[in-house]
Amino acid sequence: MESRYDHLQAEQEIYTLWEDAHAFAPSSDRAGGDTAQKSFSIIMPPPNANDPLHIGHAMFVSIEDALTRFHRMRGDNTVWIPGTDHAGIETQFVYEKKLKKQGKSRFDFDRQTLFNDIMAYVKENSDVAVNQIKKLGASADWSRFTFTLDPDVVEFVTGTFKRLAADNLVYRDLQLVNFCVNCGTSFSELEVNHIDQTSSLYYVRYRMADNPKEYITLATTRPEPIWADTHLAVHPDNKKTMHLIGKKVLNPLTDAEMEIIADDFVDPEFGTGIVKLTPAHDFNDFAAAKRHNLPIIIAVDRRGKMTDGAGKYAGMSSKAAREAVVADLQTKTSPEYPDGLIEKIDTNYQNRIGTCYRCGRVLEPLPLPQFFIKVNAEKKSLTQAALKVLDEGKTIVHGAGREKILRHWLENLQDWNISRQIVWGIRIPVWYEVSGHEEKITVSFITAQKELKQGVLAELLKEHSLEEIAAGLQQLFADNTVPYTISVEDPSEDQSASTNSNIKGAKNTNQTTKSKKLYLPETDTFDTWFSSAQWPVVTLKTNKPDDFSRFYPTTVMETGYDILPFWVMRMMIMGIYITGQTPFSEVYLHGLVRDAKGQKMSKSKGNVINPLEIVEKFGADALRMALVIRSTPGLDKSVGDQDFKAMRNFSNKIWNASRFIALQDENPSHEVATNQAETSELGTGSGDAVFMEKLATITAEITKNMLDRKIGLAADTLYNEFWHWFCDECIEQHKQGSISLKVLQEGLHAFLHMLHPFMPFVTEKIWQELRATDDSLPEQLITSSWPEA
RNA sequence: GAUCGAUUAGCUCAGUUGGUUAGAGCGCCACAUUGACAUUGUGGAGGCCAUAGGUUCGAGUCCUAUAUCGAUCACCA
Repeated sequence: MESRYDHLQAEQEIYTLWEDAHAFAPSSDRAGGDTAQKSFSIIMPPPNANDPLHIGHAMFVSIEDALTRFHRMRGDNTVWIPGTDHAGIETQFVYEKKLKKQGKSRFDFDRQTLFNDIMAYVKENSDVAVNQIKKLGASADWSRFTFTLDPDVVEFVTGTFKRLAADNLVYRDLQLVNFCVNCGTSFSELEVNHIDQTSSLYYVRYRMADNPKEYITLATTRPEPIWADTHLAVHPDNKKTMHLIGKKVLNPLTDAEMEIIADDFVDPEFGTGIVKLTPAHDFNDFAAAKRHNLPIIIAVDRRGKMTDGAGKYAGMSSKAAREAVVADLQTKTSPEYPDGLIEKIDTNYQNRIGTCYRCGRVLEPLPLPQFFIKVNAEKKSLTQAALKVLDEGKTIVHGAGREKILRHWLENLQDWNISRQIVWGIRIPVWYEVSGHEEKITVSFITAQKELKQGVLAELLKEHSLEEIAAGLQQLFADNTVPYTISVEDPSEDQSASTNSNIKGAKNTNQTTKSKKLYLPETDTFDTWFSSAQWPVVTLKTNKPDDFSRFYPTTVMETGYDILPFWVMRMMIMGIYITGQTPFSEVYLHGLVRDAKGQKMSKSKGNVINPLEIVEKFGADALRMALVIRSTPGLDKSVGDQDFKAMRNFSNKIWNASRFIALQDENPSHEVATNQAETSELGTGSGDAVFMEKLATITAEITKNMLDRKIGLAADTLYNEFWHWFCDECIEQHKQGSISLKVLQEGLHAFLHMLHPFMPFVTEKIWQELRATDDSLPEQLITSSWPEA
């Protein structure tokens, strides 16, 4: 053995050794595997398919691999299933940036072409993440690798949608949703980023209809859609304003009459106690409008421009329209209000506003017909079922009080908008009936001459055939009233062929047809989380035939606490819905990885750690150990070069202690071999007995910590006991002659086993070295047995 | 406003069901070192465990309140 451990050389060699031995496969897959044994399973959180590795990936690999290796050594039928995620909006966003550099945009393509292009792009990059995860030493079973757009995954996910629809747990409705005019899609409530900002609060005068010389004043942050407002509201019990109920005022812009209604959502204390209702663009107003059956007039379109009804403001952006509207109101004067209809502007008004988590722009609440999952149906409440699983302890959460946060989410969850107006994803398997509804469907499509056309279908059909439109279809919006059929294939076509034979990932949509079309397809795709939510079920149902019965519910779901509501909660909801059982017995939530000073990592701060550089410089073992040691579920972990260096030194310490012991064995003439203890039987000398007893205590402690998922503590204990007890005390005592070589070897073997889950490369490399002179040892450390306490 | 965390050495953090003199890494000081390891060894300095109460034979650990920091949710035009 060399005097220094060379991680660069060893890591490559050792990983290949494991792969060649199929060491990552569950024992039930191997010949003679006992399927009756206890199983242990982890589903890897699938990284974005074309995302390069970041430190968060290294964190989950370190923890999940430690657990996987521990249970594998314990003799459990162990599997860790890897995969990658198509990451709908993220990936499309990245791809669109790329298009922009080429002077193009998503509007230059029909949806099928764009989908195929993105697929090719992702395929090109998708091996990157996988190979990087391998460099970290992940003992995941790559033969079970799954991609979220694999044909069988798509089939499964669309199947779940059909089942939800059959159970009346999915519906299409016109609802106000958060829409990003830049990204061109709506989001669910979870994806909205609320940020504090300073904005202007405009106090606008509304003239009384019966006497325009009198007016009332109310405050608004959004004057630009005033032209579309038809009603004001006051609180029914507010003494100051109750006399206004039923009265009429004039719209400041259009002079149309507006009625003042009563609704108790109005806060009498805020502003003047009077609020204007803009049902199409405010969540409270939308709800009020539904209660009072008010018209919903859309003032802002999906591009963020004023709609045609805005007259002179039509086509203006919100910001430009706001300035124009305010200017116009200020010039609308009379003797009673010489400064116009704006009483004052508070430019230092603090409020919170919803922004796009992806691009950061202000989201526009828009009424759109979308598909929703009913999460709290009376008879089949998905959220209640998840809460029950928590109550019964069938899923336990490790992570600093985060179970309470999960419960809070489950108790307050709203129906889940799963429609996304993007191409990159699984198309919602729905077709809209065209005949008789041409006026209620708007489409955009690319003509055979590569021209973009958009408009109401009825108009477009005058110049284009439905076949042409279908072939070049880019996006379709159907009114809430248009009937639809849930089906992957065009329901108007002959379906004599076996139903699902054509669902093949990339080409699952928009088949061009020969026969007369009666339907056009939905162009929206599922929220990525809708498929992710089914991940533990999907990965086990689409791989080996017995996987589901063997490994479901999975043992541990390990992921970052930041995606607790997005992913963990939804996996519980969907997993329980599909299978009737929780998808995982335990949730282990790791924290954010921060820099050495405890600062959040960000590109702008320049403190981002690239895990591959650390692997190169200090070794994967050092990186893993630094991330795991003394880490606590649910709390953030800070690391820096000093930590990686310390753990690199530790791996070298392990190497050298092993080397010393190996040298004693090879070299019995060495002076220390002449000591007395050497001649005694294993563990019978007094020093030996103390040693063995302490070793047993440590082993029991580590084992318990691992089972209790206190892996940060287990790693810390191992570090201290190995270095400061085994090396500093025991090896020195051996040199003094009070501990025999035999027990020292025994101790080394135990430590190598226990260190292996954390530092797999150096321990396996040493094992192979030891085995070179002692072939009675098990062939590989990775598949050998965890020491008995 | 509500909820959930955190507060321990100069810095970053562990501390298992309450149980002797509270630990690690990094940093600091002194010394050592040709035979496992300088990616080292030995020794050392450094802590009212945020504050105030309480429970207990005993509290860093359990309870209550306060303060500070952080996260999340709700926010009203």
